[in-house]
Amino acid sequence: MAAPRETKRKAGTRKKKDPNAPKRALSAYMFFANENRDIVRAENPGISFGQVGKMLGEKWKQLSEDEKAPYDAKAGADKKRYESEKQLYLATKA
DNA sequence: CCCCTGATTGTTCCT
DNA sequence: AGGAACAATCAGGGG
Repeated sequence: MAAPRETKRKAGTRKKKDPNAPKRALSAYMFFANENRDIVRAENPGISFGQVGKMLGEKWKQLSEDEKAPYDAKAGADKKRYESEKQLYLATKA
């Protein structure tokens, strides 16, 4: 129960932003969504974000580890991207 | 020593 | 321009 998944987590305690704030890396879902947005919507022409957004999440988890592997793999690659800025951010800020 | 929480990322859709 | 569901992700600070 560490993180209540209410969607849009933004309780109250706001952390202090950093000077260079290395924003963070994308998530496997981001890469997956990149490929699904055109696919899902292509199969459901005319459906609004409410339908696509929700359905995307269900499909995302329904995927197999190997299916999401490429997305997760990209997540790891993007993480490295963020890692470099993070390291620089720490180097410059320190 | 150990834990948590917040912040962030990107998509789509609409007003 | 931003918000909201959908999911993952990480880092740092505090007791």
